[in-house]
Amino acid sequence: MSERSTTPDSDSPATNFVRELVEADVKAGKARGRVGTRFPPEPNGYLHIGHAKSICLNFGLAQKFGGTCNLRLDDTNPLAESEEYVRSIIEDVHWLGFDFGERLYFASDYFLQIYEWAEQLVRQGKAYVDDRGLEEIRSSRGNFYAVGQESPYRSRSIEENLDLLKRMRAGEFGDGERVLRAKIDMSSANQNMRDPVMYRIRHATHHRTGDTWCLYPMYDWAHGLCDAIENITHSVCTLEFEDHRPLYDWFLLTLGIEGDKKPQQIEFARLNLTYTVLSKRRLQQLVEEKLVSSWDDPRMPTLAGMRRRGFTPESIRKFCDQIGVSKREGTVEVQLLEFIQREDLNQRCRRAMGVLRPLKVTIENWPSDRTEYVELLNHPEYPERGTRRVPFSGTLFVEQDDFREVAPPKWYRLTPGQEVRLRGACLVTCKSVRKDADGKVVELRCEYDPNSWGGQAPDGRRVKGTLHWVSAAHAVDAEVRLYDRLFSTEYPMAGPEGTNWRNAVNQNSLEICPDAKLEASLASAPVLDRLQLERLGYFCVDRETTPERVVLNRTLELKDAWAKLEKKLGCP
RNA sequence: UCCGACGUCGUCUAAAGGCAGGACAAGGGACUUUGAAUCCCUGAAUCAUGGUUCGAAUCCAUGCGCCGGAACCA
Repeated sequence: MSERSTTPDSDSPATNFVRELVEADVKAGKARGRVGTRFPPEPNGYLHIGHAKSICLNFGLAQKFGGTCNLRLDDTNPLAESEEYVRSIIEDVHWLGFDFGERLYFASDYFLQIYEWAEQLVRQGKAYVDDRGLEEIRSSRGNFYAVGQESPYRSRSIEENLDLLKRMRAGEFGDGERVLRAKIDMSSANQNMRDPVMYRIRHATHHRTGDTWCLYPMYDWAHGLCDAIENITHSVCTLEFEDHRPLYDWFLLTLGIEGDKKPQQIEFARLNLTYTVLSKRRLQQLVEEKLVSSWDDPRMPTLAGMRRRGFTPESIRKFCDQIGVSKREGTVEVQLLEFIQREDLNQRCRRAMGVLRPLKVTIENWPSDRTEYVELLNHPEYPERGTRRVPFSGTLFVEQDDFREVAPPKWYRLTPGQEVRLRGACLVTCKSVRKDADGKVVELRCEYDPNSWGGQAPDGRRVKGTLHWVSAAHAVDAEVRLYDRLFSTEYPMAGPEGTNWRNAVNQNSLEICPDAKLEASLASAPVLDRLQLERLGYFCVDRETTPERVVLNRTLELKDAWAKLEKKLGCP
């Protein structure tokens, strides 16, 4: 009978309480079974992974029940909002993979209708103009423990209220001189019901309506009305609006919008992620205070940042499916996000070789003018994705990290006298080391086994280490940017009293390798192209790439069993 | 001191009165021309107390804990 999915062992997402509520409404025939949702961001910042959760929920609901999901820009506060943000929001929703077709709306499109409803409320004796200033109104609202006091203007006549409201709209009053308030209950335990402000006066230019209005509706006043105008059936929002639901309902019901016409507000727990902050305000501070380079800095949890970092929209959606939707506030470990990205990138990305911090290797018994080509699989699990020819010569670069003059236990890589495999090419042994005046190793002198071409030991001897390499003469110069978590603590906002969250910013979240060397096939990789550099991680071509120099962002490292082992051996 | 929510492995999430399951993380092993991937294994939870019931994570009561709420922000 029930269609609840139980324990999905596939990637089919489990159901959630919102979906179940909607499903019950559909079955009960509410709104004749139609489902309408919306994603309503305020254009005052870039969208982040937390918004992705909401986008997936809302668009997912529409998809699941054959309904529609609108993108609505909630632009009721001209002081905070801008067109740049509108542009980025539209781009990011599209990139995430959701199509809202023609259903792109703006709260500001409804300003006239909302105003007319305000007049209706005044005529019903349910709203009044308060002449007092912000401080007076605030202090008369009471607090958690004390009820509020009624405004002396609360009992004005309907005629006077109507006149005043019209004059407010006409611009007769200055900012903050008067507000329109709903007449509800100053003694309500829910402070949202203590005659909330509906309209404030702001002589400000709106990015869409210009100077048409000097009256701007508050969120509580506008939101439910916008939902009603758009025939939203289920208005999904985050938990902090739970206390606002009685007000949401009051406005609608008082205006006579009820039954199937009245949208239902449902609240769910917003996303929190470890090692991350997810609040537009904090993200904006990171940008403004130059703690990151921009809203799309690859360390940012914004969709723009994650896109530039190399994350795929598919795997962000998958992440949103996997974390579920509930009313329990919690914090998802960022490792889950990383796991899902790696899982996706592993399947998707072609392999290539590149060296981040080059160390010169000379193969002494290799003829100096000889170049061979090795044919390497583009993807080890999918031979059908083809191969590429990679040039090999007697002067190579390997990773500085792959050489230790004194080898620790279990070291399978280069160290004097130890044989290693150069991926796809041959077995080599380090014979000697050259150092500069400071004692820094600047070159490895090696010999290769001519019978090992291809990388196979001729006598079946075990060679455990396999290293990536790039032929010096054929290498492409690149700058590679290595990113780490933006914050060095799991809960950046949870420091002891008085701690500044900015102190939790990871000072080493960006490391630049300016002299990286890539295999020749990467010379003309397009911006946003993703690939795996074997043994190093997943990378994405940055938009700052020029014809002279490739710039790569490291999306994520590969899992590193050696780093783990070394750590374990190093600190017992 | 008020109002509204929420308490299930370390984390997220299932179980709608009937076997507490999955994923990530952690630990161990196999395999390996990426110390990757893949495969196998292990440990790990119902906030507490009382009640209802043949049977409670689930219903009831009380307590405790945690989150949100006192913008002319959203």
